[in-house]
Amino acid sequence: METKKYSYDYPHPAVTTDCVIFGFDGSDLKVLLIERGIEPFKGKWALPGGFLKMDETAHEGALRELEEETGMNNAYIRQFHTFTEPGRDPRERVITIAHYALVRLQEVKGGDDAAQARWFTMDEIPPLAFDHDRILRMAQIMLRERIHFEPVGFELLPETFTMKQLQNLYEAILDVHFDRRNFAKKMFHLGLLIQTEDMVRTSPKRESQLLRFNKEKYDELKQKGFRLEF
Amino acid sequence: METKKYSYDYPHPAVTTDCVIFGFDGSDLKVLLIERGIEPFKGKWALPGGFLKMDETAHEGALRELEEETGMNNAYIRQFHTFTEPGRDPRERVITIAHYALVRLQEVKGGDDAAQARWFTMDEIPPLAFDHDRILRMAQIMLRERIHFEPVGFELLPETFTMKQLQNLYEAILDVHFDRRNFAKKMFHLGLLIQTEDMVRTSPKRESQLLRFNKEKYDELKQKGFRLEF
DNA sequence: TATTTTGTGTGTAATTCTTACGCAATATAT
DNA sequence: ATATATTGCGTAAGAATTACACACAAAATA
Repeated sequence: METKKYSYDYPHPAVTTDCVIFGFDGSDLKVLLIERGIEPFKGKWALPGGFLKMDETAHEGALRELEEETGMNNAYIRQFHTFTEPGRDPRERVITIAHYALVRLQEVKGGDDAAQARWFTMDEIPPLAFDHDRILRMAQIMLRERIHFEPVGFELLPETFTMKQLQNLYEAILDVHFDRRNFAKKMFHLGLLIQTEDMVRTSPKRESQLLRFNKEKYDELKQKGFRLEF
Repeated sequence: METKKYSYDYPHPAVTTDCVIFGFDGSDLKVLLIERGIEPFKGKWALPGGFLKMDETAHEGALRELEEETGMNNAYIRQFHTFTEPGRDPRERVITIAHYALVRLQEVKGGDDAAQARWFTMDEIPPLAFDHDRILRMAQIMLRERIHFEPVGFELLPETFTMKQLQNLYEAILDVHFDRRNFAKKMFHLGLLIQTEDMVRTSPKRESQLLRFNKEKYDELKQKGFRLEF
Protein backbone atom coordinates (compact mmCIF):
# COMPACT_ATOMS: atom_id res chain seq x y z
CA MET A 1 0.00 0.00 0.00
CA GLU A 2 1.12 3.44 -0.95
CA THR A 3 2.26 5.92 1.69
CA LYS A 4 0.55 9.32 1.52
CA LYS A 5 2.99 11.99 2.60
CA TYR A 6 0.67 14.93 3.19
CA SER A 7 -2.08 14.67 5.81
CA TYR A 8 -4.74 17.04 7.10
CA ASP A 9 -7.51 16.95 9.72
CA TYR A 10 -10.04 18.05 7.13
CA PRO A 11 -10.27 17.13 3.44
CA HIS A 12 -8.55 19.53 1.02
CA PRO A 13 -9.32 19.81 -2.69
CA ALA A 14 -6.51 19.72 -5.24
CA VAL A 15 -5.90 23.10 -6.90
CA THR A 16 -4.85 23.66 -10.50
CA THR A 17 -4.41 26.64 -12.79
CA ASP A 18 -5.74 26.50 -16.36
CA CYS A 19 -4.94 28.95 -19.10
CA VAL A 20 -6.94 30.06 -22.13
CA ILE A 21 -4.18 31.35 -24.40
CA PHE A 22 -5.45 33.78 -27.05
CA GLY A 23 -3.51 34.75 -30.15
CA PHE A 24 -4.35 36.80 -33.25
CA ASP A 25 -3.06 36.22 -36.76
CA GLY A 26 -4.21 39.51 -38.25
CA SER A 27 -7.63 38.15 -39.17
CA ASP A 28 -8.87 35.61 -36.63
CA LEU A 29 -8.75 35.13 -32.90
CA LYS A 30 -7.13 31.81 -31.97
CA VAL A 31 -6.75 29.62 -28.91
CA LEU A 32 -3.94 27.20 -28.05
CA LEU A 33 -5.12 23.70 -27.09
CA ILE A 34 -3.23 20.60 -25.97
CA GLU A 35 -4.02 17.04 -26.93
CA ARG A 36 -4.13 14.98 -23.74
CA GLY A 37 -1.66 12.09 -23.61
CA ILE A 38 -3.06 10.43 -20.51
CA GLU A 39 -6.36 9.41 -18.97
CA PRO A 40 -8.85 10.74 -18.19
CA PHE A 41 -9.95 12.20 -21.54
CA LYS A 42 -6.86 10.74 -23.28
CA GLY A 43 -6.75 11.92 -26.88
CA LYS A 44 -9.14 14.81 -26.25
CA TRP A 45 -8.18 18.45 -26.61
CA ALA A 46 -7.87 20.50 -23.43
CA LEU A 47 -6.65 23.80 -22.04
CA PRO A 48 -3.03 23.93 -20.85
CA GLY A 49 -2.86 23.72 -17.08
CA GLY A 50 -1.36 22.01 -14.09
CA PHE A 51 -1.21 21.75 -10.33
CA LEU A 52 -0.47 24.80 -8.24
CA LYS A 53 2.78 24.53 -6.31
CA MET A 54 2.70 25.31 -2.60
CA ASP A 55 5.13 28.23 -2.84
CA GLU A 56 3.72 30.01 -5.89
CA THR A 57 0.71 32.26 -6.48
CA ALA A 58 -1.92 31.32 -9.05
CA HIS A 59 -0.49 34.07 -11.26
CA GLU A 60 2.97 32.55 -11.09
CA GLY A 61 1.55 29.09 -11.73
CA ALA A 62 -0.32 30.28 -14.80
CA LEU A 63 2.80 32.07 -16.07
CA ARG A 64 4.78 28.86 -15.61
CA GLU A 65 2.22 26.87 -17.63
CA LEU A 66 2.24 29.54 -20.32
CA GLU A 67 6.02 29.46 -20.62
CA GLU A 68 6.04 25.67 -20.86
CA GLU A 69 3.63 25.82 -23.79
CA THR A 70 4.75 28.91 -25.67
CA GLY A 71 8.23 29.79 -24.43
CA MET A 72 6.91 33.24 -23.46
CA ASN A 73 7.55 34.73 -20.04
CA ASN A 74 6.17 38.25 -20.28
CA ALA A 75 2.66 37.88 -21.61
CA TYR A 76 -0.48 39.62 -20.40
CA ILE A 77 -2.25 37.14 -18.15
CA ARG A 78 -5.33 37.59 -15.96
CA GLN A 79 -7.27 35.38 -13.62
CA PHE A 80 -10.97 35.44 -14.46
CA HIS A 81 -12.85 32.68 -12.60
CA THR A 82 -12.39 29.69 -10.33
CA PHE A 83 -14.31 26.57 -11.29
CA THR A 84 -15.37 24.45 -8.34
CA GLU A 85 -18.07 21.94 -9.38
CA PRO A 86 -17.35 18.88 -7.21
CA GLY A 87 -17.57 16.42 -10.13
CA ARG A 88 -15.54 18.35 -12.70
CA ASP A 89 -12.57 15.96 -12.46
CA PRO A 90 -13.41 12.24 -12.22
CA ARG A 91 -10.26 11.38 -10.22
CA GLU A 92 -10.59 13.55 -7.14
CA ARG A 93 -11.98 16.93 -6.17
CA VAL A 94 -10.04 19.51 -8.19
CA ILE A 95 -10.80 23.19 -8.32
CA THR A 96 -9.13 25.21 -11.06
CA ILE A 97 -8.21 28.88 -11.08
CA ALA A 98 -8.78 29.82 -14.71
CA HIS A 99 -6.78 32.52 -16.53
CA TYR A 100 -6.66 33.96 -19.97
CA ALA A 101 -3.42 35.02 -21.61
CA LEU A 102 -2.91 37.33 -24.59
CA VAL A 103 0.18 36.56 -26.65
CA ARG A 104 1.72 37.79 -29.87
CA LEU A 105 1.68 34.86 -32.26
CA GLN A 106 4.90 35.97 -33.98
CA GLU A 107 6.77 35.71 -30.66
CA VAL A 108 5.56 32.20 -29.87
CA LYS A 109 8.17 29.51 -30.26
CA GLY A 110 7.13 25.88 -29.76
CA GLY A 111 6.93 25.00 -26.07
CA ASP A 112 9.25 22.64 -24.15
CA ASP A 113 6.31 20.40 -23.54
CA ALA A 114 6.30 17.20 -25.60
CA ALA A 115 2.49 17.32 -25.68
CA GLN A 116 0.70 17.91 -28.95
CA ALA A 117 -0.31 21.57 -29.16
CA ARG A 118 -2.30 23.43 -31.84
CA TRP A 119 -3.87 26.83 -32.45
CA PHE A 120 -7.60 26.74 -33.22
CA THR A 121 -9.71 29.59 -34.54
CA MET A 122 -12.75 30.26 -32.36
CA ASP A 123 -15.18 28.58 -34.76
CA GLU A 124 -13.26 25.34 -35.14
CA ILE A 125 -12.85 24.49 -31.45
CA PRO A 126 -13.46 20.74 -30.91
CA PRO A 127 -15.31 19.36 -27.87
CA LEU A 128 -12.92 19.67 -24.94
CA ALA A 129 -11.96 17.56 -21.93
CA PHE A 130 -13.39 18.16 -18.44
CA ASP A 131 -15.45 21.41 -18.24
CA HIS A 132 -13.00 23.20 -20.50
CA ASP A 133 -15.69 24.18 -23.03
CA ARG A 134 -17.36 26.20 -20.32
CA ILE A 135 -14.05 27.70 -19.19
CA LEU A 136 -13.21 28.74 -22.73
CA ARG A 137 -16.62 30.32 -23.30
CA MET A 138 -16.35 32.29 -20.10
CA ALA A 139 -12.84 33.44 -20.99
CA GLN A 140 -14.20 34.84 -24.22
CA ILE A 141 -16.96 36.72 -22.38
CA MET A 142 -14.52 38.11 -19.81
CA LEU A 143 -12.07 39.26 -22.50
CA ARG A 144 -14.98 40.90 -24.33
CA GLU A 145 -15.95 42.86 -21.23
CA ARG A 146 -12.35 43.70 -20.35
CA ILE A 147 -11.68 45.42 -23.65
CA HIS A 148 -14.14 48.16 -22.70
CA PHE A 149 -11.92 49.17 -19.77
CA GLU A 150 -8.40 48.34 -20.90
CA PRO A 151 -6.73 48.46 -24.33
CA VAL A 152 -5.95 44.75 -24.10
CA GLY A 153 -6.16 44.35 -27.87
CA PHE A 154 -2.64 45.69 -28.28
CA GLU A 155 -1.28 42.75 -26.30
CA LEU A 156 -2.31 40.54 -29.21
CA LEU A 157 -0.89 42.69 -32.00
CA PRO A 158 2.72 43.04 -33.15
CA GLU A 159 4.69 46.21 -32.36
CA THR A 160 3.31 47.85 -35.50
CA PHE A 161 0.03 47.03 -37.19
CA THR A 162 -2.48 48.39 -39.67
CA MET A 163 -5.87 49.91 -38.87
CA LYS A 164 -7.46 47.02 -40.71
CA GLN A 165 -5.78 44.49 -38.40
CA LEU A 166 -6.83 46.45 -35.33
CA GLN A 167 -10.41 46.53 -36.56
CA ASN A 168 -10.36 42.79 -37.37
CA LEU A 169 -9.20 42.16 -33.82
CA TYR A 170 -11.91 44.25 -32.20
CA GLU A 171 -14.52 42.65 -34.43
CA ALA A 172 -13.24 39.16 -33.56
CA ILE A 173 -13.28 39.84 -29.82
CA LEU A 174 -16.59 41.70 -29.68
CA ASP A 175 -18.25 39.70 -32.46
CA VAL A 176 -19.68 42.77 -34.18
CA HIS A 177 -19.00 44.71 -37.37
CA PHE A 178 -17.85 48.31 -37.48
CA ASP A 179 -17.88 50.80 -40.29
CA ARG A 180 -14.26 51.08 -41.38
CA ARG A 181 -14.15 54.89 -41.36
CA ASN A 182 -16.00 55.35 -38.08
CA PHE A 183 -13.81 52.77 -36.40
CA ALA A 184 -10.64 54.60 -37.41
CA LYS A 185 -12.11 57.89 -36.27
CA LYS A 186 -13.00 56.49 -32.87
CA MET A 187 -9.60 54.82 -32.44
CA PHE A 188 -7.65 57.96 -33.28
CA HIS A 189 -9.93 59.93 -31.01
CA LEU A 190 -8.89 57.77 -28.04
CA GLY A 191 -5.41 59.24 -28.54
CA LEU A 192 -3.58 55.98 -27.99
CA LEU A 193 -2.31 55.46 -31.54
CA ILE A 194 0.93 56.74 -33.04
CA GLN A 195 1.11 56.99 -36.82
CA THR A 196 4.51 55.82 -38.10
CA GLU A 197 6.10 56.91 -41.37
CA ASP A 198 6.21 53.34 -42.62
CA MET A 199 3.78 51.73 -45.01
CA VAL A 200 3.13 48.06 -45.50
CA ARG A 201 1.35 45.96 -48.13
CA THR A 202 -0.88 43.40 -46.39
CA SER A 203 -3.40 43.08 -49.19
CA PRO A 204 -2.28 43.14 -52.81
CA LYS A 205 -4.38 46.19 -53.66
CA ARG A 206 -2.89 49.09 -51.81
CA GLU A 207 -0.30 49.71 -49.12
CA SER A 208 -1.40 51.03 -45.75
CA GLN A 209 0.09 52.96 -42.89
CA LEU A 210 1.67 51.20 -39.92
CA LEU A 211 0.47 52.21 -36.46
CA ARG A 212 1.94 51.82 -33.00
CA PHE A 213 0.29 51.69 -29.57
CA ASN A 214 1.13 54.71 -27.42
CA LYS A 215 1.83 52.96 -24.13
CA GLU A 216 3.40 56.03 -22.50
CA LYS A 217 0.25 58.06 -23.15
CA TYR A 218 -1.93 55.26 -21.83
CA ASP A 219 0.06 54.89 -18.59
CA GLU A 220 -0.09 58.65 -18.13
CA LEU A 221 -3.87 58.73 -18.64
CA LYS A 222 -4.39 55.75 -16.37
CA GLN A 223 -2.55 57.50 -13.55
CA LYS A 224 -4.92 60.45 -13.88
CA GLY A 225 -7.86 58.10 -13.28
CA PHE A 226 -8.94 57.89 -16.90
CA ARG A 227 -11.71 55.53 -18.08
CA LEU A 228 -11.33 53.89 -21.47
CA GLU A 229 -14.99 53.48 -22.55
CA PHE A 230 -14.32 51.99 -25.93
CA MET B 1 -0.26 12.83 18.74
CA GLU B 2 -3.22 13.73 16.65
CA THR B 3 -4.36 11.48 13.82
CA LYS B 4 -4.74 13.21 10.47
CA LYS B 5 -7.59 11.60 8.62
CA TYR B 6 -7.08 12.95 5.10
CA SER B 7 -3.89 12.11 3.21
CA TYR B 8 -2.58 12.92 -0.24
CA ASP B 9 0.53 12.15 -2.28
CA TYR B 10 1.02 15.85 -2.96
CA PRO B 11 0.39 18.83 -0.69
CA HIS B 12 -3.05 20.46 -1.04
CA PRO B 13 -3.89 23.99 0.04
CA ALA B 14 -6.94 24.65 2.21
CA VAL B 15 -9.75 26.44 0.34
CA THR B 16 -12.12 29.01 1.83
CA THR B 17 -14.81 31.33 0.49
CA ASP B 18 -14.94 34.93 1.69
CA CYS B 19 -17.80 37.31 1.13
CA VAL B 20 -17.88 41.11 0.82
CA ILE B 21 -21.51 41.85 1.71
CA PHE B 22 -22.69 45.22 0.41
CA GLY B 23 -25.80 47.00 1.63
CA PHE B 24 -27.30 50.44 0.97
CA ASP B 25 -29.25 52.55 3.44
CA GLY B 26 -30.57 55.11 0.95
CA SER B 27 -27.52 57.34 1.29
CA ASP B 28 -24.36 55.32 1.85
CA LEU B 29 -22.87 52.06 0.66
CA LYS B 30 -22.11 49.74 3.59
CA VAL B 31 -20.20 46.53 4.20
CA LEU B 32 -20.84 43.86 6.83
CA LEU B 33 -17.80 42.90 8.92
CA ILE B 34 -17.25 40.32 11.65
CA GLU B 35 -15.14 40.78 14.74
CA ARG B 36 -12.88 37.74 15.02
CA GLY B 37 -13.26 35.75 18.23
CA ILE B 38 -10.23 33.52 17.75
CA GLU B 39 -6.58 33.73 16.80
CA PRO B 40 -5.04 34.67 14.47
CA PHE B 41 -6.11 38.33 14.33
CA LYS B 42 -8.36 37.86 17.38
CA GLY B 43 -10.36 41.04 18.00
CA LYS B 44 -9.75 42.38 14.49
CA TRP B 45 -12.52 42.96 11.96
CA ALA B 46 -12.69 40.61 8.99
CA LEU B 47 -14.87 39.54 6.08
CA PRO B 48 -17.33 36.71 6.73
CA GLY B 49 -16.02 33.44 5.33
CA GLY B 50 -15.24 29.82 5.99
CA PHE B 51 -13.90 26.57 4.62
CA LEU B 52 -15.33 25.11 1.45
CA LYS B 53 -17.05 21.77 1.97
CA MET B 54 -16.07 18.91 -0.29
CA ASP B 55 -19.54 18.48 -1.76
CA GLU B 56 -20.46 22.12 -2.41
CA THR B 57 -19.47 24.64 -5.09
CA ALA B 58 -17.83 27.92 -4.13
CA HIS B 59 -21.15 29.62 -4.94
CA GLU B 60 -23.02 27.36 -2.53
CA GLY B 61 -20.35 27.89 0.11
CA ALA B 62 -20.58 31.66 -0.20
CA LEU B 63 -24.40 31.49 -0.04
CA ARG B 64 -24.13 29.41 3.11
CA GLU B 65 -21.81 31.97 4.74
CA LEU B 66 -24.15 34.76 3.70
CA GLU B 67 -27.17 33.03 5.22
CA GLU B 68 -25.31 32.42 8.47
CA GLU B 69 -24.54 36.13 8.79
CA THR B 70 -27.67 37.76 7.42
CA GLY B 71 -30.40 35.12 7.39
CA MET B 72 -30.82 35.74 3.63
CA ASN B 73 -30.86 32.90 1.14
CA ASN B 74 -31.68 34.55 -2.15
CA ALA B 75 -29.21 37.40 -2.51
CA TYR B 76 -27.24 38.39 -5.57
CA ILE B 77 -23.78 36.90 -5.13
CA ARG B 78 -20.84 36.79 -7.52
CA GLN B 79 -17.37 35.36 -7.40
CA PHE B 80 -14.80 37.99 -8.38
CA HIS B 81 -11.25 36.82 -7.57
CA THR B 82 -9.29 34.05 -5.90
CA PHE B 83 -6.51 35.17 -3.57
CA THR B 84 -3.55 32.81 -3.47
CA GLU B 85 -0.50 34.52 -1.90
CA PRO B 86 1.29 31.71 -0.04
CA GLY B 87 1.69 33.73 3.18
CA ARG B 88 -1.81 35.21 3.41
CA ASP B 89 -2.80 32.95 6.34
CA PRO B 90 -0.15 32.39 9.04
CA ARG B 91 -1.46 28.92 9.98
CA GLU B 92 -1.25 27.01 6.72
CA ARG B 93 -1.57 27.63 3.02
CA VAL B 94 -5.10 28.87 2.44
CA ILE B 95 -6.47 30.16 -0.84
CA THR B 96 -9.76 32.02 -0.73
CA ILE B 97 -12.38 32.35 -3.44
CA ALA B 98 -13.71 35.85 -2.85
CA HIS B 99 -17.29 36.90 -3.60
CA TYR B 100 -19.35 40.01 -3.25
CA ALA B 101 -23.01 39.92 -2.28
CA LEU B 102 -25.65 42.62 -2.72
CA VAL B 103 -28.40 42.58 -0.10
CA ARG B 104 -31.39 44.73 0.82
CA LEU B 105 -30.66 46.09 4.27
CA GLN B 106 -34.36 46.09 5.22
CA GLU B 107 -34.51 42.32 4.66
CA VAL B 108 -31.48 41.52 6.81
CA LYS B 109 -32.27 39.92 10.13
CA GLY B 110 -29.42 39.28 12.54
CA GLY B 111 -27.51 36.15 11.60
CA ASP B 112 -27.40 32.87 13.51
CA ASP B 113 -23.76 33.39 14.10
CA ALA B 114 -22.81 34.37 17.64
CA ALA B 115 -19.93 36.44 16.25
CA GLN B 116 -19.99 40.20 16.57
CA ALA B 117 -21.16 41.69 13.27
CA ARG B 118 -21.51 45.35 12.19
CA TRP B 119 -22.27 47.38 9.08
CA PHE B 120 -19.57 49.93 8.17
CA THR B 121 -19.84 52.73 5.64
CA MET B 122 -17.05 52.63 3.06
CA ASP B 123 -15.13 55.51 4.65
CA GLU B 124 -15.10 54.13 8.17
CA ILE B 125 -13.68 50.67 7.39
CA PRO B 126 -11.07 49.75 10.05
CA PRO B 127 -7.83 47.88 9.25
CA LEU B 128 -8.85 44.30 8.55
CA ALA B 129 -7.43 40.85 9.34
CA PHE B 130 -5.41 38.83 6.81
CA ASP B 131 -5.41 40.41 3.32
CA HIS B 132 -9.05 41.41 3.68
CA ASP B 133 -8.33 45.10 3.02
CA ARG B 134 -7.11 44.16 -0.42
CA ILE B 135 -10.07 41.84 -1.00
CA LEU B 136 -12.52 44.56 -0.02
CA ARG B 137 -10.88 47.14 -2.27
CA MET B 138 -10.96 44.77 -5.22
CA ALA B 139 -14.61 43.93 -4.56
CA GLN B 140 -15.40 47.63 -4.77
CA ILE B 141 -13.58 47.93 -8.11
CA MET B 142 -15.29 44.84 -9.52
CA LEU B 143 -18.74 46.06 -8.44
CA ARG B 144 -17.96 49.43 -10.02
CA GLU B 145 -17.12 47.78 -13.34
CA ARG B 146 -20.06 45.38 -13.15
CA ILE B 147 -22.62 48.14 -12.91
CA HIS B 148 -21.77 49.22 -16.45
CA PHE B 149 -22.98 45.86 -17.79
CA GLU B 150 -25.72 44.80 -15.38
CA PRO B 151 -28.28 46.83 -13.40
CA VAL B 152 -26.91 45.43 -10.14
CA GLY B 153 -27.88 48.56 -8.25
CA PHE B 154 -31.46 47.37 -7.96
CA GLU B 155 -30.31 44.38 -5.91
CA LEU B 156 -29.40 46.86 -3.18
CA LEU B 157 -32.61 48.90 -3.24
CA PRO B 158 -36.02 48.03 -1.78
CA GLU B 159 -38.91 47.06 -4.07
CA THR B 160 -39.77 50.73 -4.53
CA PHE B 161 -37.37 53.65 -4.24
CA THR B 162 -36.99 57.29 -5.18
CA MET B 163 -34.86 58.71 -7.98
CA LYS B 164 -32.77 60.44 -5.31
CA GLN B 165 -31.95 57.09 -3.65
CA LEU B 166 -31.07 55.54 -6.99
CA GLN B 167 -28.74 58.42 -7.76
CA ASN B 168 -27.15 58.26 -4.30
CA LEU B 169 -26.47 54.58 -4.92
CA TYR B 170 -24.86 55.10 -8.32
CA GLU B 171 -22.79 57.94 -6.93
CA ALA B 172 -21.68 55.80 -3.98
CA ILE B 173 -20.69 52.87 -6.18
CA LEU B 174 -19.01 54.87 -8.93
CA ASP B 175 -17.65 57.61 -6.65
CA VAL B 176 -18.73 60.42 -8.94
CA HIS B 177 -21.38 63.15 -8.92
CA PHE B 178 -24.17 63.43 -11.46
CA ASP B 179 -26.41 66.32 -12.31
CA ARG B 180 -29.79 65.42 -10.80
CA ARG B 181 -31.81 66.18 -13.94
CA ASN B 182 -29.44 64.52 -16.40
CA PHE B 183 -29.23 61.44 -14.21
CA ALA B 184 -33.02 61.03 -14.18
CA LYS B 185 -33.17 61.56 -17.93
CA LYS B 186 -30.55 58.89 -18.56
CA MET B 187 -32.20 56.42 -16.17
CA PHE B 188 -35.64 56.80 -17.71
CA HIS B 189 -34.08 56.52 -21.13
CA LEU B 190 -32.72 53.06 -20.27
CA GLY B 191 -36.35 51.99 -20.06
CA LEU B 192 -35.90 49.87 -16.95
CA LEU B 193 -37.89 52.04 -14.54
CA ILE B 194 -41.61 51.88 -13.82
CA GLN B 195 -43.22 54.97 -12.29
CA THR B 196 -45.72 54.00 -9.60
CA GLU B 197 -48.69 56.12 -8.52
CA ASP B 198 -47.39 56.28 -4.97
CA MET B 199 -45.50 59.14 -3.42
CA VAL B 200 -43.28 59.06 -0.37
CA ARG B 201 -41.79 61.67 1.93
CA THR B 202 -38.12 60.79 2.51
CA SER B 203 -36.95 64.31 3.24
CA PRO B 204 -39.17 66.71 5.19
CA LYS B 205 -39.38 69.19 2.31
CA ARG B 206 -41.38 67.55 -0.39
CA GLU B 207 -42.76 64.14 -1.27
CA SER B 208 -41.37 62.32 -4.27
CA GLN B 209 -42.48 59.63 -6.64
CA LEU B 210 -41.77 55.96 -5.95
CA LEU B 211 -40.13 53.94 -8.72
CA ARG B 212 -39.87 50.25 -9.39
CA PHE B 213 -37.30 48.24 -11.36
CA ASN B 214 -38.74 46.67 -14.50
CA LYS B 215 -37.23 43.21 -14.24
CA GLU B 216 -39.45 41.72 -16.94
CA LYS B 217 -38.27 44.32 -19.43
CA TYR B 218 -34.66 43.75 -18.45
CA ASP B 219 -34.88 39.96 -18.86
CA GLU B 220 -36.53 40.47 -22.23
CA LEU B 221 -33.81 42.87 -23.40
CA LYS B 222 -31.06 40.60 -22.10
CA GLN B 223 -32.41 37.71 -24.13
CA LYS B 224 -32.19 39.82 -27.26
CA GLY B 225 -28.49 40.34 -26.60
CA PHE B 226 -28.76 43.86 -25.23
CA ARG B 227 -25.83 45.77 -23.74
CA LEU B 228 -26.47 48.00 -20.75
CA GLU B 229 -23.83 50.70 -21.20
CA PHE B 230 -24.73 52.84 -18.25
C1' DT C 1 -48.33 85.97 8.15
C1' DA C 2 -44.71 86.79 4.87
C1' DT C 3 -40.26 85.32 3.39
C1' DT C 4 -36.60 82.21 2.78
C1' DT C 5 -34.81 77.67 2.06
C1' DT C 6 -34.70 73.17 0.29
C1' DG C 7 -36.05 69.26 -2.57
C1' DT C 8 -38.64 67.82 -6.64
C1' DG C 9 -40.43 67.92 -11.53
C1' DT C 10 -40.05 69.77 -16.21
C1' DG C 11 -37.75 71.90 -20.01
C1' DT C 12 -34.21 73.75 -23.34
C1' DA C 13 -30.06 75.28 -25.81
C1' DA C 14 -25.29 74.24 -26.97
C1' DT C 15 -22.12 70.92 -27.64
C1' DT C 16 -20.21 66.52 -28.51
C1' DC C 17 -20.65 61.71 -30.30
C1' DT C 18 -22.44 58.43 -33.30
C1' DT C 19 -23.94 56.80 -37.58
C1' DA C 20 -24.40 56.43 -42.38
C1' DC C 21 -22.57 57.50 -46.20
C1' DG C 22 -19.64 59.89 -50.62
C1' DC C 23 -15.53 60.32 -53.19
C1' DA C 24 -10.78 60.26 -54.82
C1' DA C 25 -6.31 57.81 -55.16
C1' DT C 26 -3.80 53.57 -55.94
C1' DA C 27 -2.70 49.26 -57.60
C1' DT C 28 -4.25 44.62 -59.29
C1' DA C 29 -6.91 41.66 -62.46
C1' DT C 30 -9.00 41.04 -66.97
C1' DA D 1 -8.23 50.46 -71.23
C1' DT D 2 -11.64 49.08 -67.86
C1' DA D 3 -13.43 47.04 -63.83
C1' DT D 4 -12.50 46.08 -59.01
C1' DA D 5 -10.76 46.10 -54.32
C1' DT D 6 -8.44 48.70 -50.63
C1' DT D 7 -7.14 52.86 -48.18
C1' DG D 8 -7.41 57.71 -46.69
C1' DC D 9 -10.15 61.77 -46.07
C1' DG D 10 -14.50 64.13 -45.47
C1' DT D 11 -19.44 65.55 -44.41
C1' DA D 12 -24.29 65.80 -43.07
C1' DA D 13 -28.09 64.16 -40.08
C1' DG D 14 -29.43 62.39 -35.85
C1' DA D 15 -28.69 61.02 -31.04
C1' DA D 16 -26.78 61.67 -26.66
C1' DT D 17 -24.51 64.45 -23.25
C1' DT D 18 -23.89 68.50 -20.67
C1' DA D 19 -24.93 72.70 -18.45
C1' DC D 20 -28.21 75.21 -17.01
C1' DA D 21 -33.23 77.93 -16.05
C1' DC D 22 -37.57 77.98 -13.88
C1' DA D 23 -41.79 76.61 -11.38
C1' DC D 24 -43.87 74.43 -7.51
C1' DA D 25 -44.57 72.54 -2.81
C1' DA D 26 -43.77 72.42 1.93
C1' DA D 27 -41.01 73.26 5.95
C1' DA D 28 -38.24 76.65 8.46
C1' DT D 29 -37.59 81.27 9.76
C1' DA D 30 -38.42 86.08 10.48
